[in-house]
Amino acid sequence: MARRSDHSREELRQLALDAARFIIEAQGLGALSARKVAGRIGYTVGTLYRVFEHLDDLIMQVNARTLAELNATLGRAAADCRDAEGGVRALTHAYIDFAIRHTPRWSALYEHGIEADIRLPDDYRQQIAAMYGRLEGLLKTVAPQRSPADLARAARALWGGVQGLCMLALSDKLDIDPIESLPEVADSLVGNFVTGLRSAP
Amino acid sequence: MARRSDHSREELRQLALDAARFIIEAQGLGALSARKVAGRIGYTVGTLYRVFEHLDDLIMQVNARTLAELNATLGRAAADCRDAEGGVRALTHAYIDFAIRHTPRWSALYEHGIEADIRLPDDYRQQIAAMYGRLEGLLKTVAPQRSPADLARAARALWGGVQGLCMLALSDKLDIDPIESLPEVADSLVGNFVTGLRSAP
DNA sequence: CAATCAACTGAACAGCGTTCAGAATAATAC
DNA sequence: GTATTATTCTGAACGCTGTTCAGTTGATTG
Repeated sequence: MARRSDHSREELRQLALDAARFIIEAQGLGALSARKVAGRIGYTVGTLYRVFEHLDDLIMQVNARTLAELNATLGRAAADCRDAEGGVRALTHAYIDFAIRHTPRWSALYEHGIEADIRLPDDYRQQIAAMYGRLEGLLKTVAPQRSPADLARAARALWGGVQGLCMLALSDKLDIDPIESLPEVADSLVGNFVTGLRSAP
Repeated sequence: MARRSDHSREELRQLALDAARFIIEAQGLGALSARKVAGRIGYTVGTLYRVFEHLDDLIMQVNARTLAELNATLGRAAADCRDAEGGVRALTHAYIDFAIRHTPRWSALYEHGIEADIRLPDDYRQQIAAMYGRLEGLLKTVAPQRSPADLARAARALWGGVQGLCMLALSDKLDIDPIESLPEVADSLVGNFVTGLRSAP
C-alpha cells in the first residue's frame, strides 16, 4: 500500500523527528532505532531512508531542534534581568534546569558524535554561535574593560564550564548529590569567574 | 580445545582489557565489540562472559584504568610547581594534553553511561575523589580564607569546567579551532576563576 | 484505459550483545 | 593407569541493530 501522498516528504520528516524526540525523551538515545521511529509513524524502515541519509542525520536534526528549544528558553530567561551578572546567572540556571528536566534529550546533544569527524550542520552551528553571542553580550556589560578576544574566550570558557558541570553531575561523577548541589556548584563557577573577569585586565 | 590453564582468570581479564584499550584508542569506543576483543586475545565471545558480566563492565574497567593513568599523569604534573596557582594551571594543561593525545580513550570516560543509572565501581569513585582532593588542596593554598565547603564546590566547579571545555572543543562545538585555542580558553577559565576565588569570601 | 513514475514495503545482509548445551581438557579418586 | 568429576571453552543460536534494494503498489500522465 504505497501511500504516495499521505504525507509530503517534509511532513514525513517532521513526523519522524517528533517520534524520535519522543523515544529519546522516554527511553534515552540508546533506545532509539530506525525501526522504532518508522513503526511509530506507521511506515517501515525503508521509507525513513528516503528522508534521512543515515540515522545519524536524524539524530543530528533532533539535536538541532533541541538546541533551538534550549536557545529559546535561554532567551526568555535572559530577558527579565536588570543587571548583567544576574543575566549570566539566569542563563546558567535556565541551562541547568533544562538539562535536568530533559536529561535524555539534553545528553543526546553530547553523547552523539563526540569524536566522529562529522561536520555539524549549519543551523546547528548557528544555534551554538547564538548562545555564545548572547553570553558575550552579557559579559561585555559585566567587564567592559576586556577586549573582544578576551570576552569571546571568556564566554566559551564559562559555557563549556557549565556544560561540563551538568554532564558530570548528571552522570554522577561530581562526587556530590547531583540535583541538589548542582546549582550551588554552578554558582561557585559563575560567581568566581565573573568576579575574576571584572578585575583588572 | 578448551585451554583451561593457559591463562588464569586474572590474566584473561588483563589481556581483554589491553585488547579493548587498543581497539578504543585506534578506532574509538563505537568500534568496540565483544567479538573483536575476544578475537584479539585468541578466545571466543563466550569466554569473555566468564570474566566480565556485561560489555559495560569491560568498558567500565577500561575507563577505570584510563582514569588511573590520567590521575598519575596529573600527579606528575602537579609535582614540579612552586606556587599553587601554577599548580592548578599545570593540572589543567596536563588534563588537556591527555585529552588531546588520547582522545578516544578519554572521551570513552564520558561517552559511556552518561544517563544509565549504573552505579560506578568503587575504585572508579576513588579515582574521581583523588582528583578533587588534589585540586582542593591547591585551591586551599590559593584561597586560604575560603571555607572547606567553598573549596569543595570550587574544585568541582573548576574541574567540571575544564572537562566541559575539552568535550566541547574536541567535538568541535566551541566555535573556535579546538586544538590551538583550547589552552587559551582554559587559561581564561582558570585565571578568572582563581582570581575570583582569591577575592573576599 | 494503458503506460509511466515515484512511494513504499519487506526481505536480506552483516554485525551486534548475550546465552548456553555440549565438547574438550584438567584435576581428582580409586 | 584408568574412571570420574569439575572446569574451561566453543560455537551456534536468539533477537536485535543500521542499511540496501528488488519488487509491489498507488497516483499521475498521455
